[in-house]
Amino acid sequence: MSTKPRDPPQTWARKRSVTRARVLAAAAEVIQEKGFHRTSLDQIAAHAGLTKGAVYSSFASKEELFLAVLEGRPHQLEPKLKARMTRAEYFHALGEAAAALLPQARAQGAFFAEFFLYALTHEDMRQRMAERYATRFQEVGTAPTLNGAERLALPPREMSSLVQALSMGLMFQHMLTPDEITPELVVKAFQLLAGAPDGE
Amino acid sequence: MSTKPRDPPQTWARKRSVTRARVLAAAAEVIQEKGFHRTSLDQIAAHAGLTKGAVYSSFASKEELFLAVLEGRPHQLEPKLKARMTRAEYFHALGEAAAALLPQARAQGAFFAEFFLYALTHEDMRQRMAERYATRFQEVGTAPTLNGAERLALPPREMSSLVQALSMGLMFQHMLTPDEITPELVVKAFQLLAGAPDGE
DNA sequence: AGTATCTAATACTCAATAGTATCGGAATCG
DNA sequence: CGATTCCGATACTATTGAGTATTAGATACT
Repeated sequence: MSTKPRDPPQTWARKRSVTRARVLAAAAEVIQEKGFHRTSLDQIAAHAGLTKGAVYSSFASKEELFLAVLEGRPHQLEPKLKARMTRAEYFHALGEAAAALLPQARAQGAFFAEFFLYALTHEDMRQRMAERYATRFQEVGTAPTLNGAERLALPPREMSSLVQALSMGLMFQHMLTPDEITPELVVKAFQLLAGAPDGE
Repeated sequence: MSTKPRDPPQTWARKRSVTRARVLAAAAEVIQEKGFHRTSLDQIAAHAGLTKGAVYSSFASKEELFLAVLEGRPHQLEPKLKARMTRAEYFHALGEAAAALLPQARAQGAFFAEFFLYALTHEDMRQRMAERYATRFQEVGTAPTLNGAERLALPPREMSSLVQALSMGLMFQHMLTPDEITPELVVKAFQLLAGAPDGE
């Protein structure tokens, strides 16, 4: 009976991943409220019902934890696509996707803000995020299901930059003045980007 | 030669304001590069060629200094207005004003990010900034010199929110991916907002 | 069962830094 | 000129918080 030397210890791995997940979730929550700098590892650990020891057994440093949290954030702005959408329909979907993010604006905004400050002094991180968005550039820009006949007002790459910038800007603005930025306005904004105010 | 009892001590006042200005300027510079949290008062003082004592003789706390720096920032996005502009001209001017801000994106972005994080836990500050932007809402929205006959695609208030959001978003996006956000693209973006791509 | 191994709690160290107390020196006024 | 007042430098305290060393307890392997 050969002792399988490569039999992965399943329970440990699970335990490990569970606490890792707990720490990550706790970190995400606390950071959303207070920001990364203002949050101590003790606070994060306590919020997870654990201690700093647990944090350091899962993450090498506070910075690592921060990056892991950032990485774990879902890609936002995922419009509901259908086959053969018209341009107007496509941008309407984009607008609705962006509007759906408004409730999370506070949380998202906190992370964006932290990230920007971090990227300010970490060129490698800036690039990583830039690449991450670049993926979406294509997706949004080429509008995969978009009826080939219709053309955008701008080249796909440029248009997707604008989409990105607009949704980010709307989120921040919503954070600042929640009442001014309504879901309807967001949808209208994207309609304007589409270049065809056909619905009035 | 009556000794004026209310003769204000000019030299002290000047001296005071000079060092205050030096500290403010130094703080602004350093914060732009590293962010507020990451900057110590010693660093700021040293950058101003002074010591912490000077800082505390001018500002009650680090927070006070931060707020003073924020308050001292110039209002951005000031389009060059002429009498009787067409809508297209007006939005073109807006676009150029926004494009002109791109070189400062890094600095501006740092302050925005810091501010948002601060506003996250300081409701009063959020309101103050919101009001500050509200002023611009009117200005931009009503487009004072805009030919009365032309109408915007959206009500002034909504439109100015979008203008605000878009310029902010473009700034952040430029910070992230400088090459994607060219001045020309910024101008085009505002043309789209205007709703009339007449020049194409 | 008994031993080896890994996780996470406890209890520290150590550096950074906001804020304070004190003092020296310059400008002001009588 | 002497006394006074205010600014700003120096030297200090106190606190916070990241990271480490150690250990107890749980889990797996034979």
